[in-house]
Amino acid sequence: MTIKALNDVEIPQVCRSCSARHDGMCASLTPAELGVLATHTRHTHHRPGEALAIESDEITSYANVTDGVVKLSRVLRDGRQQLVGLQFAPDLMGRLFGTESPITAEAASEVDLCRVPKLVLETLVAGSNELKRRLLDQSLQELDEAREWMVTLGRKTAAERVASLLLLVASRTAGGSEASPVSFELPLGRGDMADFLGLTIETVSRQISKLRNEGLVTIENHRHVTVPDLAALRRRAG
Amino acid sequence: MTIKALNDVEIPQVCRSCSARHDGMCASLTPAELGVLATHTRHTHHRPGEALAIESDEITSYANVTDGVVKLSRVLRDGRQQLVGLQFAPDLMGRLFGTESPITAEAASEVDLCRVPKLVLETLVAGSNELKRRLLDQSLQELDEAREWMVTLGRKTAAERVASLLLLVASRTAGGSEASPVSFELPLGRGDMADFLGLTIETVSRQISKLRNEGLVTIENHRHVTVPDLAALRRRAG
DNA sequence: TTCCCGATTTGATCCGGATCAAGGAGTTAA
DNA sequence: TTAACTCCTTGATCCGGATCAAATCGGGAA
Repeated sequence: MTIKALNDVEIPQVCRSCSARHDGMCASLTPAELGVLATHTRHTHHRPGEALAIESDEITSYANVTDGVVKLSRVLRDGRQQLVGLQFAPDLMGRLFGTESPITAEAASEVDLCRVPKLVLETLVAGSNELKRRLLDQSLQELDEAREWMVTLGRKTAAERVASLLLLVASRTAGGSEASPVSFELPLGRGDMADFLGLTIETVSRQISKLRNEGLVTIENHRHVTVPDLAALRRRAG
Repeated sequence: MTIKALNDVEIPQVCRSCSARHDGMCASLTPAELGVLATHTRHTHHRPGEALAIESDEITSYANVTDGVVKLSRVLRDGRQQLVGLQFAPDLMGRLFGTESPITAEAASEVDLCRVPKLVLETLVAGSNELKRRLLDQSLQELDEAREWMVTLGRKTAAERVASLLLLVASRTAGGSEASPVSFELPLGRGDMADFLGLTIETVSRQISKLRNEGLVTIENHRHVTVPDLAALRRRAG
């Protein structure tokens, strides 16, 4: 038996190649805790556009995003919609200790979730200082990102907003690497981009064309983006 | 010795009438913990406009807002500014466990703070489950508010934004009461309102005049606001 | 392959809020 | 008292992004 095998001996099979296990919430758990957790989880797959949680619905479970991208949104009574965040693997979805979801969550791409019943996770959180600390860190991180985005929505021009979104997706999907060129797949269509940026579809499309003409990005099939110079795009993002 | 005296026997004098003690962070502490904390705190007063923390400065302490209102903001390189939040008593200011402040904090009104050295609070947090839980709750609350405001910035008209801000201030300063009429003092001038709403001073001023003409609010001395019908204002806020 | 249909791009025009400009109204200092 | 200042309001004009309206692209089904 190798040392690796010894270390892994109690790690549940389904967790071994999971991103949450390595970089997410589950990295804060002992093998024993992970074993308990794994007996309660349920893995689900979702198609783009599928609703995962509806605003003001009762919360009955949390879920780790193990693959794909989830859109978080709110709508006004008359239908105007605003995306308020994106969640990538291995983020934890769900308002901790909340009783009803303050927002709607929807699959942006093909999404895999690892769902945990509400009470199971809350019990685990109560018993683990390290987990509590990690979840506090994640929520503070999300708060920083939300405030950053408030600047984008309140004070940036249309072109700067689009550039900001491309940078956001690049940083979350093209592995934190800062080296140019990067290339990645957009998880959002033009309509969702517009709803995230507080713009219309037409304006998003025009500004993407403009960034393309300025040589800041190359785009194939509307979704595949290449950024030759990240620093230049960052300057363009305000 | 009365029962009240018995209960209060270990409560530090300065904490007895403090809002943080009753509704804020300190309500989660035992008298003993509070006693330790109080030996490390320093009370400071600040004039409107005074900087309390600067973006990317090192964090050396946290502070409970014990009176007044604090503006949180970010600025772009070219000077465009966006307020990203307001803190009222008894909120705790400061990015927990962060090493540098992600935002700038500035006194909006006359402000009283109760400052705690970074390490003292972090030690206390590490040792208190209840405190950790309360701070997690506060940060989740702030996250919800930030996302709510993203909707305001991304999708509402100028008049709706102004109405939203009046409602926000009303709910935080006129004591959670839902009964109309309410009346309160605006802690922000027109310029700060504009920076919070992603508008210009002139537009804020015009929209306030419009709301006044519609009979939704009455305003004296530019700062003192009376809302005869909260529900009507809420409808106007989108 | 061809047809179909939703997504995207592009063009023309419109309008809400920005910008530029002027005029109160309250406050502090001399 | 006036002068100088800051803050707010109101008016006139401009412009960035919304809206309305066609093309055009791309992917899936037969």
